[in-house]
Amino acid sequence: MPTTTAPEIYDPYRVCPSRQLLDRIGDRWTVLIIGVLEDGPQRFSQISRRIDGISQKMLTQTLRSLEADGLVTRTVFPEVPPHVEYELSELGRTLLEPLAILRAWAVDHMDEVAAARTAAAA
Amino acid sequence: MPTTTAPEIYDPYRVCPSRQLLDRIGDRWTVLIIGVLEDGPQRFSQISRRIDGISQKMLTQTLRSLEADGLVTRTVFPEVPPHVEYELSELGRTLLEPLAILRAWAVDHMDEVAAARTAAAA
DNA sequence: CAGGATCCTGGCGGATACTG
DNA sequence: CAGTATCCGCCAGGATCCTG
Repeated sequence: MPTTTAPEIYDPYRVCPSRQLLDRIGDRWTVLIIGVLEDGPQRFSQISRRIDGISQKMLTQTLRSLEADGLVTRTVFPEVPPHVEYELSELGRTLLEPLAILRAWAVDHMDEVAAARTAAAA
Repeated sequence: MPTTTAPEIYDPYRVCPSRQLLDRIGDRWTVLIIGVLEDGPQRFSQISRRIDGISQKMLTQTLRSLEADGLVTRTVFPEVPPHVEYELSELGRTLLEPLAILRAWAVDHMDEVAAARTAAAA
């Protein structure tokens, strides 16, 4: 292909890293888990109990992803019965403020969204 | 039920409005579309051409949702052939900054995430 | 207690064809 | 041009059972 310089094409998978971030935080559980871990290190079962409706599978899976992304650290205490703690990494904590800002937007504007929604339904 | 005061249970569907927001922006297309509309009003086919890989179905569906949420306005010009323009509403524009902050986080930190990921893969 | 392994289903989203 | 309608594959994610 010659340099047709097609200017502003946004491929969702090649577009900026933000797509990957949105994939991360867009799923149902990531942000909830980060929210729980904001209170400090937590054990698997603690997190599980504090997030209503999450399955072990999803908790495990999401924690593994968060760990792989370097956002959460996993510490195993060599005890029996097993004792594992999850904690926000330094990198993970840098994400707290952007999320707080997003949450603030939601709190500030979701009533307008709700109003628009019911108006649209009419 | 007596007041057992179960303290910190996060139900993803009843938890703060942020869950709804995350559902919105978590899908594949919403943020891309908002990004395109950031440049001003656009026609259906313009948006379509600027977002690689989106189907008419998803473009229509996402635009309808954005419209129902009051984030985007839809203007039909009574012409033939049809001419429809989509534009960010005032409410929609208030979302730009939070998204920009998120994008900034991604740009600043996604290389660390990528590094953590490849390290985890090893 | 922390999770691995399996099975199974809903619905997200793509492809295609048709219309005002 | 800007959609609607329909069919369908795929896999995220829940339920369940099992183990170190």
